[in-house]
Amino acid sequence: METFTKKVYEIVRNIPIGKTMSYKEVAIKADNPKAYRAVGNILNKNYNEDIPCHRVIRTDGKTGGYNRGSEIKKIKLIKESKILIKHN
DNA sequence: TAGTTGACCGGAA
DNA sequence: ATTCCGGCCAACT
Repeated sequence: METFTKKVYEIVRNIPIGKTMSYKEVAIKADNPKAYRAVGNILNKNYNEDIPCHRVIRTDGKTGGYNRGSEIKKIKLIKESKILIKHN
């Protein structure tokens, strides 16, 4: 709980395995529901190994960008999780 | 300091 | 269903 960016890192880092969160969801958890734009930008410029950005997907259920298009098979795992979000 | 950018979202055509 | 447009925020130049 320091800055919006800091929260985003913590939240994304706290995403459990086998689950995913949309950029907007993360923004909401960061107390800035309207900053979903910034969330994507922050993760993009500050991609840390400790942060599973691949678990963060678009609200539409798409993987988004992750590694600029290098999604890898992890989408397979996400594929299942993204359904949960829609159900949720 | 101000302007541009981007891994976005929602609504409208 | 797909495509286009406007709007919001933080970081970058």
